[in-house]
Amino acid sequence: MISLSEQEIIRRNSLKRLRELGIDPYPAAEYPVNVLAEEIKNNYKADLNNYQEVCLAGRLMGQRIMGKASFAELQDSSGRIQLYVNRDELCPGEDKTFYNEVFKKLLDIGDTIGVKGFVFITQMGEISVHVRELVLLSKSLRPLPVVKEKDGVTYDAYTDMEQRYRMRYVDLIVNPHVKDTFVKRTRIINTMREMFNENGYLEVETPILQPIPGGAAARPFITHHNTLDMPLYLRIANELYLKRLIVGGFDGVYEFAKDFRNEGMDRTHNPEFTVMEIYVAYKDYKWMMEFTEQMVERVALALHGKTTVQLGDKVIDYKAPYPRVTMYEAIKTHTGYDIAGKSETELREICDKLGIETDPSMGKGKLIDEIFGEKCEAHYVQPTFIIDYPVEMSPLTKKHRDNPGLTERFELMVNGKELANAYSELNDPIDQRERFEEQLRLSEKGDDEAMFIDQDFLRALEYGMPPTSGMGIGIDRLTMFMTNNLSIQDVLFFPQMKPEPKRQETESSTEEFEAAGIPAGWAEVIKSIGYTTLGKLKEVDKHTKLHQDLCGYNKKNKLGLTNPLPDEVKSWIEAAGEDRS
RNA sequence: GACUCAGUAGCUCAGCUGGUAGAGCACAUCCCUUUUAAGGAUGGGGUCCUGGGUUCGAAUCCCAGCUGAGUCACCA
Repeated sequence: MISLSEQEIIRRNSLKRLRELGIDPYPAAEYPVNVLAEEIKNNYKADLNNYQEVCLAGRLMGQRIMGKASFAELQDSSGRIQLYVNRDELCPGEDKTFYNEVFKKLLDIGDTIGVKGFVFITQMGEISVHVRELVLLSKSLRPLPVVKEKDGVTYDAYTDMEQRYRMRYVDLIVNPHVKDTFVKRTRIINTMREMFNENGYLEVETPILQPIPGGAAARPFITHHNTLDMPLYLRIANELYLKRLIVGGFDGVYEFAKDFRNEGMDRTHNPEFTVMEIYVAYKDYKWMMEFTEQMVERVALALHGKTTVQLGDKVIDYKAPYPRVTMYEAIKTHTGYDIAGKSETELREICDKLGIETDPSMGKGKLIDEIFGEKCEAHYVQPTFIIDYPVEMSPLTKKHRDNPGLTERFELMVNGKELANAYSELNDPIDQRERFEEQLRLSEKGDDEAMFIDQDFLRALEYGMPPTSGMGIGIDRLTMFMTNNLSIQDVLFFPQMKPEPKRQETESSTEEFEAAGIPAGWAEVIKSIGYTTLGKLKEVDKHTKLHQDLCGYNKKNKLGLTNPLPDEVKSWIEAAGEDRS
């Protein structure tokens, strides 16, 4: 048995009592809800006398019991509304049990109830539901954290991050702003989907289990397919599959995809995360920049009705268009070095001068990436496109039309972080093969993140892929930016956590104690005072102390058991030590 | 992976230089009987994260571990 807190025991007793009264605490029938709390509060007008036949359901979140009349708080999916409950209306006859016992005593905060009645305004001026009929729809057996709030000040807020993430359902019940974040997250996705569909692009699904984890540079999760007896990887990206579909003749395809990367976890990284990738044929990265800024602006408008969004202590303005800054310009602006045409050795020297650590496995691309990451990234708080990345760090990107050392790539930077990443896609199969081989060389040099070679993808390119631009955007990060959350865990319902430590170690059952000759009643007592297993019991040195503890517990808790003799206790300890297996 | 901080009642937290474990809310009983986080009174509730150590005595001091948060590193 798991030991229950006092409040849990009281609730279980209430449950039992409800059943005795003939009330099903978990009824099956549909409950005919016809309105939400928020709707009433927004639209009720006393002079219109509307909402006179309402039926709503939700969680009981507070009771102010005053005697023959009470007030309560009902919380449904839209918010809270006050209930007015009157004894003689709930119980019109002589029998006042339903009000006096069921409503006042057997209902608890957290129970799901349904009410029918009419809307009115109390003397205190609050829109409330005058309850004519009340039913229990689901009994709650655990006490909720009670959060109170007045004039925007929250009291006793439920703030323990570990518990909030582990028990998101509780978090969602008591912290309304959490729910709001997730509603906004879905609205972001819907807004994007709407825009893509308006453009005639096709939403598709591609494999999550991949034989070769391609399309990005990251350590994958690996699993095993039993029937095929082969390893499979959870995708780190879906890029190569979406491009195959462009080869297949679709003009535009997109996917909201869960990707998986077996790397560190922190405030901005979760092992599984959501990315939207879109590929459009006959477009280039310049077109994609316009498309992206319009999309982001549209998302901001859909969420906030304006383009400015608070983020920490900053205000980000998502109004399009965004500045285009080449990577070389960015580095020149923020370090003073012009790195155009510099060799690997020269770049390494520049890194040294800038105080950036390097190691021999780093190629040109990685070195430039380091300089940008260390010295430039953080400066781009307002949305900015960083464009024209060096070819070494962009193995899937078409070479720049004017400068073969660069690629046609952009990243959208917001608040000093990468939000989106896009290219004119590399569709020259021979160039692509060479780039993969270069990655392979990097990997042999020690870069464990260089890309794998996907032969089938190369074959697809050899059939010919139209010129295409593709873009990927981190949905979690976008949601963080758009909802003013600084941690990815706040925009994921169920962020990855370490397993919860086992709270209850294995206990010997009462039967096992009985087998050792200990009466069941005393076995419970012995377990209650900490000797939860026979193994622990046999370690007891002084049987006289145990004897006293047992008798003391019996007395204190008024169990009414007949106290054992000290020698009996001694024999129990000895019996516990015998091996009966 | 390194460092810093934290873990005490269902929730939020106090607990000093080591000496009987505290408050508010929640819960229970009673009183009141149209209230707005909190009407009044009384009461119950604890593996002080775990395991060692020091000590006559540890929530408190020391060591190790677990979990979480933060900073950095690694990494998109």
